[in-house]
Order: sequence, then C-alpha cells, then structure tokens
Amino acid sequence: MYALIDCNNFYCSCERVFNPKLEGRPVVVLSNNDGCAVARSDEAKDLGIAMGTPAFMIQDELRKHNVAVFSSNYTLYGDMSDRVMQTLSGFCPRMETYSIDEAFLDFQDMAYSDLLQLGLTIRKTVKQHTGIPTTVGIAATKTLAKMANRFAKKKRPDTGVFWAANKQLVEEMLANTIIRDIWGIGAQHARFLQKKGFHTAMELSQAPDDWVRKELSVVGLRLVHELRGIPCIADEFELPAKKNICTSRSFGNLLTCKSDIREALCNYAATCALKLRKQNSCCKTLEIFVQTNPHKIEHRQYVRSIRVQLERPTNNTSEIIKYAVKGFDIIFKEGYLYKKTGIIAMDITPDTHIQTGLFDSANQEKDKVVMTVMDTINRSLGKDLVRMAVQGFDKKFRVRAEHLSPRYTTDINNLLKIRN
DNA sequence: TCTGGGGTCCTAGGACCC
DNA sequence: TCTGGGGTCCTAGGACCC
Repeated sequence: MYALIDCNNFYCSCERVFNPKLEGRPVVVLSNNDGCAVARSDEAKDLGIAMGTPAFMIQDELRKHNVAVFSSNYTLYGDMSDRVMQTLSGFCPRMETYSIDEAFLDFQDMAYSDLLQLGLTIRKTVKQHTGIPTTVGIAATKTLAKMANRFAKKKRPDTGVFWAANKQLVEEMLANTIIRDIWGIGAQHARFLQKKGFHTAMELSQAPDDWVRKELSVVGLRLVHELRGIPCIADEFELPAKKNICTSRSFGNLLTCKSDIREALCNYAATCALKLRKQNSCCKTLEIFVQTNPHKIEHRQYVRSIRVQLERPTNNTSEIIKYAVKGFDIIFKEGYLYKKTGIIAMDITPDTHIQTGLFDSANQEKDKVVMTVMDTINRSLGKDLVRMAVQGFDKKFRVRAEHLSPRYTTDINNLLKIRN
C-alpha cells in the first residue's frame, strides 16, 4: 500500500502560516515575474480563478474580491517543504519526495493495520509541526494513491483521508473519476480517449492491453496496469541526480541590447553551475537558447538554440560562463525584442574521477577551491555576493516580484515579530 | 505595460556502421 | 523496373508532471 500525502494549496498555505489573517480570505500566489496564478486557496478557486491564468487578465477580479496576492517566495516554500518532508519521514522509512508539496510513503513491510487511522494521524502531525494542511490518499499503487488523494479532497473533505481498502471502495473511486483526472492522462490523451468512448477510470482500466499499447505506448499500458492494482512505477527512495539542469527566466521587460541579455545569461549560467555543484555533478554539454515573446504576434519572432561541447566535464562557474557566452555570440542576432534566455546543462556525470585532457592547462584543484570558497561565503550570507564580473550588478533583466512576502524561516532579519 | 520555470520519458526518423 | 537487414547513436518533437 502506498500513501500519497499532498499539501493543500501549498504556496498559499505557506503564506497563511505566517499571516493568519489570511485565513478565510482568498489568496493567490503568482509565478515568476508575477505572470500567472500558480496557486489558489479554496476561496480563490471558488471565485473561478483558474490555474495558470495570466495575472493581468484578472486584475479587476482580484481587487474586487479583496484577494491577497503574493509573488512566488521559493525560499520560504522550499524551507517549509523540507519541514513537512522531515515530519513525514518519521512515519515510514520508505519515503519518496515526489515534488515540493507531495510525497509517497510505501507501507509495505510496515506493521500498521488501520491505515485510515494512520492517515488521520499523519495529517494531524504535519499540521501540528508545520501549520500546513494536507490530504492523504492510500491505495495499492501510486496511480491509485494519487486518485485516492483526489477522491479524498472531493468526497471526504471532513477527514481529508481516503483509503481504497477493498475492491468495492476501489471500484467506487474508479467509477467516479473521469479520464482527464487520472494521473498521467493529459488534455491530449483525454480528448482522444473521450472520442473512443472512454469516460471513467473504470472503463479505461478494462481496455485491452494490445489496444492500449498501440495507441498510448508503453507509458499508457503501465498506467492501465496501475489502475488494475498492479504496481508498475518504480520506487525511488533516493533523490536521483537530475539528468538535465535548466536555468532560464523571462525578463521583466523586453530587451534588445546584446550586453544586457548576455549579462542575464551569465547569471543563469552561474546558477546552473551552482546547481551542478550542489548535486556533485559536472556536465559536458551546454545548450544555450534565446527567444522573443511568442505572445507578441505583431513583433518579428526569433527563436534559436545551440549546443556547445565542453573540453571536459565541469561545474566551474567561470568555465560554464565562458562556454555559455561562446554559444550566445553565435546565436544572438541584433534587431529583435528578446523575452527570454536560458541555459541547459546536459551529459551530466558525477564530479569524481573527471577525465582530464592530455594538454589540460587549467589547474582544476585550484578552481575547485575557489568555487568552494565562493559557495561557502554566499551560503553564509544567504545571497550571491561573490560573483563573476560579467554577471554585473545592474540587473536590467530583473524579474518582477511586487508582492513578495518575507523569508520568515531562513533570514534572521525576516523573523516574524509578535509585538514591536 | 502584463501570458512561469523546471523537469521526465517515449517515439520516429536520419545518419552511420558492418 | 530493381535498392539487405540489423544495430547504434543522435536529434527533434510530443506528451505529461508539478
């Protein structure tokens, strides 16, 4: 049996923990650049604010209903997530952090018998330790646990827990879940299946294997087996190292000046190198891309990317920046209004045993020490004060974040004050 | 004025090799 | 007229997830 624990409206709930006045009031958290609504409290959902709606399209509505609006505060959400996961891991050693606000617990080999009661205890404990409300779904496979979680939100709002404990409960759940709400079925496949006459998860679970394999590939077949209660999705209790690492942002304003855009890219390259070091990896290929704003159909469009092979795997900031600029100089073209640039590190390998080139002149040991010192200083300051000159300090590309809450849990200057 | 960012996996098709 | 059969590697693009 698997449990899927999901934090309710996670980003909104994080804001509420430190600002209880928001309780009962609609809350919306925006994406980077204050672009779209990516998290909504139940009250905001009731107002009809859909996931991913551009903020400028709902300005009036937000004001009219006195919605509390926040920019994304990833420092806060990341730290709160760590605390939730820490609490969950106390219930079961076989835990898999699936995303910032979700985790699977695998109860195989555990002595728990009443999983419904266990679910209730988990919810209560997480709430007590972190202030974050959760929902718990329990079932035989991960796909069914996901479904049970969704089912709990809809049909068990009072307890927040659903355990698909027997055949009858599983069937009740399958029959009451529409195709589009199955984990792994997106808009495209939902439309296709609809046309073929499938409406519920129950119906899909009974589709013939051959047909599913042919129309939905092995991914679909795995999914159908999961619906039948046969686990097909591998457990990953260790956080696997990322296979690609991407750093990219849209600019607050459209940019035309080459040096401004290059400066942005150098900053993303530095972040990318830091992410590599954090997971003890190096990369051997970089992909650099630039693009104009595709929503501005009246503007001339330009999208281009390039792959750059490195001489040897690296995670050194100045090295990564050097190659990023090299690629950028090839693909950048004057005369366009640019919206975004970014860098993807690929061909990722562990940072032990780096194959050095025969004529390597770089002193890698020295570089490594420099990086370690830089990371240590920046980490202790909580910001990237030690930087490369090309990163600049005058960020023309800065993203918008006009509704940012304090970093309550990670910055001593942002501690919540009860009374002045 | 204003439309996120970061991932994964799978398939098809081309290039190349023997 | 006619054009092997495998295998591997790479890339692009689609679909999905949070």
